[in-house]
Amino acid sequence: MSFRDYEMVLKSVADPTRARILKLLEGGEMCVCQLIAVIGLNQSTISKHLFLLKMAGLVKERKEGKWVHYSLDGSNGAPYARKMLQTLRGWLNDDPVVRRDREREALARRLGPATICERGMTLPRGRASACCPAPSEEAVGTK
Amino acid sequence: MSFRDYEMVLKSVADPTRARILKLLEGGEMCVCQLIAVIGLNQSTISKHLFLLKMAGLVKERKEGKWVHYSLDGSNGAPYARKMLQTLRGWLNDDPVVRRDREREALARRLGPATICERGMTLPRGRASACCPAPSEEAVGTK
DNA sequence: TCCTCATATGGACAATTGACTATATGAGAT
DNA sequence: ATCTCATATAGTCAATTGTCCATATGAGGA
Repeated sequence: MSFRDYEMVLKSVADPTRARILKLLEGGEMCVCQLIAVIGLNQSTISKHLFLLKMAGLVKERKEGKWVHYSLDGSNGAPYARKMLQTLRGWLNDDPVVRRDREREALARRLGPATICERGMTLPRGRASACCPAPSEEAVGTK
Repeated sequence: MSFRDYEMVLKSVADPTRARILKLLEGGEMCVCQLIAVIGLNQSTISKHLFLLKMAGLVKERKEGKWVHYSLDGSNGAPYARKMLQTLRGWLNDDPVVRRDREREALARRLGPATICERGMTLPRGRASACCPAPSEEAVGTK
């Protein structure tokens, strides 16, 4: 619990993609496929980021059937992680990227893992906001 | 004041060398030559780290004669920096590297910039602890 | 058992980073 | 004005990092 842990935690949170993942998980646990759909990066990329976050004690996983759900950890054994998660909650909330992610997060949560996986881990095109005229099918390369 | 600043601040503090510099500055402002002497890395390396720390709003400089003194900043305009400096104060205090730096810091402060620069920005060899039989001259490559 | 599919892991590659050497800058002293 | 010396900047290079493509793993359902 010193420089090694410090570096792992801080380098983990310092990366923008990993910070986005953490901000998403503030809303509660998410399946890997949901994270992929929201962030829009390659599956293996997300998987590797999750691995690093787990190593740093920032997230934990829960396996359920063929899905793996990740959530924020920050258990007592990892003081740096704990503190950074707490701090991060108050940060970046008005950042445009985080806001956009939040909209897509809401959509991803509504759809659930099953639907998202059927869609090849993408989200429907339309606006994530407001009500719900069942978004029409228009897959898109979010690359 | 969003992802850009966030990334600058967090990547700055995440680097071990820069963290060491910040921990040293917790003891009060230091001249660049003192930092070089304590850390033991190349002059230009330290200079660049200080530049990054300054950009992130973590440190500020004060020029006095031919020396430049750096100190912790964390002014109000830089909330991320401010918070991280505050947090860092409680961290790493029992890390062996930081402890060793602290001993050398004490020595560097006692000697002062003038003496250290005369010595080519190195510290005398001996133990940094205890009293003071005027350390005998034994320059050494701390590389 | 075998197939499917969600996730993890291995490998490659470009971009970033941190260290060093060499040189530029700019304030004090001569 | 010139010289000195503390610090900053430019340039180079190896190491690390983030991404992708390809493949392995391993649980559920057939």
